[in-house]
Amino acid sequence: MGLPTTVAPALLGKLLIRRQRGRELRARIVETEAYLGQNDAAAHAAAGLTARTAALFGPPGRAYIYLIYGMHWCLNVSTLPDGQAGGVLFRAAGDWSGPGRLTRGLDIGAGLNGWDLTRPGPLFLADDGYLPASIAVTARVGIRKAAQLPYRYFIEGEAAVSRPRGPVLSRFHPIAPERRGRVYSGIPCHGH
DNA sequence: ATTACGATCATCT
DNA sequence: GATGATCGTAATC
Repeated sequence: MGLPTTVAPALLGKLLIRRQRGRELRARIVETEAYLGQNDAAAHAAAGLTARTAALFGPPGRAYIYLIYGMHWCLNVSTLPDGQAGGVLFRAAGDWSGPGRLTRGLDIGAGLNGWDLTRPGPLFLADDGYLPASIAVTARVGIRKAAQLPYRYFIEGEAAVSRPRGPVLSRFHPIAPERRGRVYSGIPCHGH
């Protein structure tokens, strides 16, 4: 668990695994966005606790899934302790560019809202040790409020990163866990 | 290359 | 009744 702005880049390179009757799909996360609670007008949680956003205010590591524009499901994971709102939007993974195509490809809908993504099940996160070479930071896309905040992260060179990409505001190179010391900033992922 | 628009509906005011 | 954390297509530069 941790701040959305810390967890969002930490999730890049991790796997989203979807298990359903007899098949397993896995997609490497290549693009994420951070959404805070208060002080972030673009966040659904900014308006306070409602029935829709309850998962964002719940325990960390839970799926927050909502319908946008009447046709696309968007997948997020809550990252802050119970009672505090904050999440990370999965914008692209595997070959699926864009949050709507991602959920369509993995057959994710409202039925998985609130699901614990940190333990193996129908939908969960996993870490196979992959380390992105270079992560770029840009402004978030598709929003009107607080659109200038540098809360979008993607793995450079990945074709599935959604458009428009916008100017890269900064970039960094992740450090391997064994060289990072004891500080771990991501939410728990199932190891391999 | 960039900009505009319509589809479609759960949620909230 | 208005509003989207989108996407594909079409029009225009």
